[in-house]
Amino acid sequence: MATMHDVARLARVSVSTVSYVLTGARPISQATRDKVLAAMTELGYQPNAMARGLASRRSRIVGLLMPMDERGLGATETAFVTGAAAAASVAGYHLVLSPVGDLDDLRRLASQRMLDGAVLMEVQVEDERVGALQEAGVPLVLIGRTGDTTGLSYVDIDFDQTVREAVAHLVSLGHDRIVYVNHSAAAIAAGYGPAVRTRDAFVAAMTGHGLEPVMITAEDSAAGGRAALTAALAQAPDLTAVLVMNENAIFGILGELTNRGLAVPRDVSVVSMVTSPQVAELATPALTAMTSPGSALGRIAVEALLRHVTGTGDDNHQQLLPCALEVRGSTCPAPATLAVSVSDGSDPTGSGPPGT
Amino acid sequence: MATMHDVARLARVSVSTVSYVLTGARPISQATRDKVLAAMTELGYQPNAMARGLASRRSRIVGLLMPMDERGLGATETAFVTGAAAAASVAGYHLVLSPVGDLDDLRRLASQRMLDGAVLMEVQVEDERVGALQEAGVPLVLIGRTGDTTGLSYVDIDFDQTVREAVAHLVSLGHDRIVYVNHSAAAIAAGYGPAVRTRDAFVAAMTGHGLEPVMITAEDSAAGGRAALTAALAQAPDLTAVLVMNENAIFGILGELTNRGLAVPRDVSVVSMVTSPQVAELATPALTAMTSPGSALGRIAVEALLRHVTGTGDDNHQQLLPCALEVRGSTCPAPATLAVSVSDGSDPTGSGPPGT
DNA sequence: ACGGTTAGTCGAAACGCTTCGACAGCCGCG
DNA sequence: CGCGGCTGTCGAAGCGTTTCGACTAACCGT
Repeated sequence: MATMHDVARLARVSVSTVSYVLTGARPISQATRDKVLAAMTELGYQPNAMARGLASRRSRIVGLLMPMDERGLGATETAFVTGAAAAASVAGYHLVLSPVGDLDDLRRLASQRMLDGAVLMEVQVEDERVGALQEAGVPLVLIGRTGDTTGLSYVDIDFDQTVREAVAHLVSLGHDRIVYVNHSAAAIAAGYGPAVRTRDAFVAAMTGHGLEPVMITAEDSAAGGRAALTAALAQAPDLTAVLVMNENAIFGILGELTNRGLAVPRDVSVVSMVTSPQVAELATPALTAMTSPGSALGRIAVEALLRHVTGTGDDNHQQLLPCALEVRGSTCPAPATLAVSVSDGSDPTGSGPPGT
Repeated sequence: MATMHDVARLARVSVSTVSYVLTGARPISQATRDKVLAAMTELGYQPNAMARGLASRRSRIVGLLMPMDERGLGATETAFVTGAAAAASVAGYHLVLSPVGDLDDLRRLASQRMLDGAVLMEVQVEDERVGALQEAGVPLVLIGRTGDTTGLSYVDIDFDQTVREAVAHLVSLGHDRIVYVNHSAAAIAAGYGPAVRTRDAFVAAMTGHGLEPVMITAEDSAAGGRAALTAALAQAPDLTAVLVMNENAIFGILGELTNRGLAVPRDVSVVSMVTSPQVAELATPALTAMTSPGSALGRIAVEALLRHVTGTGDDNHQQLLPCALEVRGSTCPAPATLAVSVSDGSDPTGSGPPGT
């Protein structure tokens, strides 16, 4: 392993000059710079990260704390990660992912000055990790929000806007009995941000359209989805559309619809919220969904963090990103109500009163 | 931040003594050790990882290279990760996860001496990462196997044993027309280990039972699964059981079965291979599956790696772990063939022509 | 012609730890 | 009694960078 010393000797300059070429901390003449760079490539020089970190008190490593429960990472979360990693890489930083549960491990990394900063994913309303890292003096950016966000930097999905757009899409298709399937009641009670915020946004959006908001909670599982659909049909037998915010329950919902002989989208339209295209395409028909900003979230979070770490710019970045509506096969105009007689049997979608 | 110096001063010993207490590299009397430890806790001392790494030429960090394609991490892969992280933590090492695609990033980490070793997941038969890391002189353990494993350490699933057991389960239920749905033809052609090994194992197992092996390839998607089932029925219209090795295709297969009015498990039994319980439970009915050894794989890989890194033990660890059969709702005795008249109408599975 | 900048370079002092060689004291052995 | 070999401790020399102060030479406006 070649060291800076070797490079300096070969280029006939001092060690500090080599360092300045690398860091740009002081001006270096073009001639010298070229000599040094040539020497570096000739020796295949790679700076030693440890030495650099020791001297500069900067590890050039930022941590990404992931949830990693037994369920694994969905495509949506994965997009955060890849976005974040790309952003870090561009800035010459490393992104290390720390599976959570390892709060201790993380605290160790942090208090040993191994981490210049951290991005937290899947933040809870009361999140012990936030406090732990702040204590350790580690700059922090959240993906998601805690209850009290004062003094905290975060990037999050704009649930309000997302729900509003999803509802508007269904309403514009003529749906007026729309049921919202949220996360579990327990999650809402615990104050899980996405669940609470979408609930409120749904109520607001529906009443804004003069419609009655019906929300059902569902456990995060296929069984939960089936139960939720059953409950939904009990509560609103004439529903024509379902809005779902639960990637784990959605397949149960679709299955139960089929079981009951209800076709998607002919009889019931389905919109999945905060969903990655990959998941949306898994279903038959492919799901109309609010596509999460995925990698952009990760990227923005890391960029904000690095600005924070390097002292460049605001250390209080708070930003919301909307999801984009992507219409696929699971939504169509609302079926004609029973009162309307169907006159045109050749309607290709099998829906809507006359014409197309 | 307290340093070793501070600890040494407070304990009235030399810096090196403090270091020896920490590393155990030399004997220290109990009295001195106690003094030092007391001083450490009093100051809340935490060793500086960078300095330690620089001096000892050991970062105490091992990397776990994950696939992280757009599809995300399944529960199965997640188990590897958590197992690996736990094992590293126990040994006082940090595990950093590096999303792949970032081969460069990894190479940088490695050649900057930031990594003491690495575990590679989802190894391909020809894997450029193996060469890159070996060049950088980074100790390596694979999860999976390359084509030529000489001189390489790895841990992998025992596909042979797994397939044999799955087939045996179906045969014991009376199935004799069993179709195996593998990964895509492209994956097999590329020599993707699990696909190739299971194919060979399937052929061996079936012929061992005196049955004809029928294998179908499927793209890794729901659509691929549907297509595969169609192909399977074309090739073996009388099939009574399907063995699937493709977590992405299995939902398509199940959907297509339902489409065709074939009930699981009454008409067709389904066994999913190398599947985590979480995924198996997603389906209706829950899938009988060969449960992957999950976290054990990760743990064993890291333990082998650390032995390698610290010079303790064999630097050539090669081990195979079997999957465990877990019977759930997707398998049952084979339906009676048409030629055989059913004499007992009380068949509890509800299968067979008369009754029910 | 002169102080004041600025660009470009150097040497040396950190950074916080590990590890090597040295040494003092003590043991048991012949 | 003298010697080799332990045990326990110390001081100092690194580990490979960054960064600070200092210095030279050129260049500016006056």
